[in-house]
Amino acid sequence: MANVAREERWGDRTSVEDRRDEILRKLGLALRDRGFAAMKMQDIADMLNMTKGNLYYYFPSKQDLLFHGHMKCMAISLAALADAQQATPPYARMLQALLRRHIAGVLEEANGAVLLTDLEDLAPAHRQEYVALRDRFEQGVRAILVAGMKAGEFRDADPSVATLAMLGGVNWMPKWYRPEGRWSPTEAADRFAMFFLQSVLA
Amino acid sequence: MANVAREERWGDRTSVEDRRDEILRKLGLALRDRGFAAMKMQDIADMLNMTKGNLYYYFPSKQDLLFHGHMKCMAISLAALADAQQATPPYARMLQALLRRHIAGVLEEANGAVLLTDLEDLAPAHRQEYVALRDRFEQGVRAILVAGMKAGEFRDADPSVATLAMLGGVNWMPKWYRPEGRWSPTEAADRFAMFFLQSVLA
DNA sequence: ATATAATTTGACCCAACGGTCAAACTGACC
DNA sequence: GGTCAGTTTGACCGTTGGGTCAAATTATAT
Repeated sequence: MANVAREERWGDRTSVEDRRDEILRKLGLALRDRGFAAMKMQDIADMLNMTKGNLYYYFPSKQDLLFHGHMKCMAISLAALADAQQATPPYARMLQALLRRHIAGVLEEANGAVLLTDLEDLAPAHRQEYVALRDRFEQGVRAILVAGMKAGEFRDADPSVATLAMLGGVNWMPKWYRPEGRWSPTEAADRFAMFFLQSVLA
Repeated sequence: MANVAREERWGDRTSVEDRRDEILRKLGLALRDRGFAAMKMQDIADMLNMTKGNLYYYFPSKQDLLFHGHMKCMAISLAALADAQQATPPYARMLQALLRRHIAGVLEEANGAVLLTDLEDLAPAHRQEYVALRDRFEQGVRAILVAGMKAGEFRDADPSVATLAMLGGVNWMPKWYRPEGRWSPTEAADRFAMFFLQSVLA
């Protein structure tokens, strides 16, 4: 009985890193439904069939847990940005690909739900580090928009407004998105990336 | 000294209702920077130069406070929707006017910040009531979009996607908007309403 | 087998926070 | 100046939940 439960909750993963990832995934899952502050360490532990004390073996604090959740999600978006920046025009294709991966990253594995969390819940140092990355991502998107406008691919609009509007719409998605709903993560990513793209097309 | 402080914090308002509104406004202001769960009743009281006990004289609980904040914000948006529904085409004008007032409502007086709050923080009955209104608003926006598409004013797009994308972008605004920034609330409302409108124009 | 390291447990601590309340204060009206 | 309703105070309570830790258990290496 003990080994059955163990098998079920562990699968065949072994390394500490993998375990951390699994915890982060469950955190995202939980964050879909409840705010971070409302989320108790005990809840997260329960969800993973582990004890609270054991959870603290993997993450030193609740804030740290949140921070790593943020970073995991951000890494996906930044990787997508890096790829987009290496691609060649048309900018429409670049933007669409970037948005698709960004949205999918936000929705997939539920990690994106941490976006909704107030940055104030992070330790100052962590917040600073995260915000820096977030700004870099936004800058990257804005740069593509500007380039696309100059190239005449995109309609003229205030790049700040366009960036904030689009990325805001994406950031809000975890709030209403349910994986069991009508769209799979990639399907939703496709549809919304397309919509956002067309919303700036000339 | 006592009367000076009193004068400063009261101004010339007298009725309980006014005091409640003021509390709600400050709550919104505070919610701009911190999550609701992270927001302590003591903080809100401090911000209003009142004691925690006194705060409970006006609102029976923290949840109730949040609920009324939500409702106040929603009332503005619903009023804008009602007006829009009574207006006559072109739909572009209807949508733009609706979005302008909706956005302004969300940004003005800071009440919109409650949008970021997880609905889970509301008592179930309150949540139900709020969600019903929220759905009505979304339906209204979608209906205008659909009508505008049929009339050929708006480009063809999935109305659900368009609605979620636009309103999501609006809902996210309180997260980054700062009244001391480059846009006044109405200015931001103008710019973003225009952007969203053009993003669906045929 | 056995020693050693990695992991897990659950009882425990304690500060923080939502909420209560009796008593005090204020001002208006007679 | 008395009285009464409306308002404010601040001390107080109970629970909740983040975090700790020594001891127990389980893997790994020899």
